[in-house]
Amino acid sequence: MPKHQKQLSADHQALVDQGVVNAPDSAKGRLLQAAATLFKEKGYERTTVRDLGKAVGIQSGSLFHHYPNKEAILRAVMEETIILNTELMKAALSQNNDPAEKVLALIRCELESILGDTGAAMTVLVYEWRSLKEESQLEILKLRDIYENLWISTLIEAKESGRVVMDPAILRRLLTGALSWTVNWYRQEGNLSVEQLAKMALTLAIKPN
Amino acid sequence: MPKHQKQLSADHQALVDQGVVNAPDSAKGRLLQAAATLFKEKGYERTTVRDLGKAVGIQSGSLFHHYPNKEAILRAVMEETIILNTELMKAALSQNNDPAEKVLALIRCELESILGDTGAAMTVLVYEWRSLKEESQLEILKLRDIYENLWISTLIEAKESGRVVMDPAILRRLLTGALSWTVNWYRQEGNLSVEQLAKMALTLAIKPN
DNA sequence: AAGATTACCAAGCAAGCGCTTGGTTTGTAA
DNA sequence: TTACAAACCAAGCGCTTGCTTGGTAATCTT
Repeated sequence: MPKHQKQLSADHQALVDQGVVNAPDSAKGRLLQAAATLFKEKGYERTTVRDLGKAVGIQSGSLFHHYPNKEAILRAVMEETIILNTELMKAALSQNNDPAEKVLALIRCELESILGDTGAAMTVLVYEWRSLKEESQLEILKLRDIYENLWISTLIEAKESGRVVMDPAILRRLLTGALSWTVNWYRQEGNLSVEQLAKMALTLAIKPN
Repeated sequence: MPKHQKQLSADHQALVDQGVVNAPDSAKGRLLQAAATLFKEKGYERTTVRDLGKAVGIQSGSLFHHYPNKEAILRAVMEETIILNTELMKAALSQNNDPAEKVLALIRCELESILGDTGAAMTVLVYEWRSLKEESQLEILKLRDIYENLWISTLIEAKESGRVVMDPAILRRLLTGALSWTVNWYRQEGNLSVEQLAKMALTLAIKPN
């Protein structure tokens, strides 16, 4: 048990123990983190396997011992982040009962994913979709469907309780755009906290009580 | 004056006459339209100059008679679409006086840009920013600032009239994301009109009166 | 300690990339 | 008709790309 390593959340650690995602301090985990950062900064296409190798301190050819090809690295980045964030959302939902509170929990959760440690991977998930071959897209889509169902069912609840007016499917899509776009302008070091931003986003979606 | 050509809006035609943008039926104009379509579908990096040549029916090398390099084509796509849409927004604003109506006019205008004929170019403007070299980014940024100022000043007006609660800068950013994301899900052939969608987006931003 | 497996390096190949070159065709105007 | 420039073609150059290969070092298992 290494000492100087960043503490994982309980949910994250559980996924590592189950072998569903790679530990962030493993060889593969560090590769995926580096890949996510590079893919976000320069885009998937502009990032070469030589860039990736250099980022983790190995030769470019050695990457293909871990993954069969470059696209598989992109796919792994996406898969891991969506699996992780689905778990985090489930956990956040289970801690709230009021429909409006649940919506806020989802917004907060998604913002923290986008603006926090997994932000690079989340950005890649949103912006590099086209670079996946169709087969991979279908696989990731299955995972996204699970994630989106959490959103939709929560928004339906909120609508039934009268706090939401708009059609849940359309509201979710508008929110998806509004939240994912924050990666292009929000800066942690500014004087707007993620929590404040989450509450502002909530006012877009929910009627004042 | 060719006969069988799609009629341009008066604002668009004026820009062509001034030489600010290329006529859509000129050689350069058709190249830019094809480039926008390909860049949107496959991404800038995955689109080769051979793809571009084939799309307009010339050899790839002949492209460089019109533009000095591939990046200049991307830049031209972005410049033309933002200049055009800035004009369209100005025209839309001049036809409305009520602050809430002005906000709706901007939303409608942006949605029509994103979902209509210039949609490919607008998408490229949003998603291919990283592929511009820094010098080009700064040039385009000047044009974007003009465009964004129309939005911000209109939202400030709306806030002063009491119809908007949120900080205009943040509201604009959330709206930018929500509206630009529509390109990923909205389909014209569905049973939701752009006008309906615009009104829904308006309810996100504006308090019921 | 022995053996097996995993992780890696050094070198380089085949293909595709943006772009250049030298020359030919097409359009325009006197 | 002639002159000239703009538009284009055919060919290919130099470079970078993702990936492969054959071998070596490190790590794990028993």
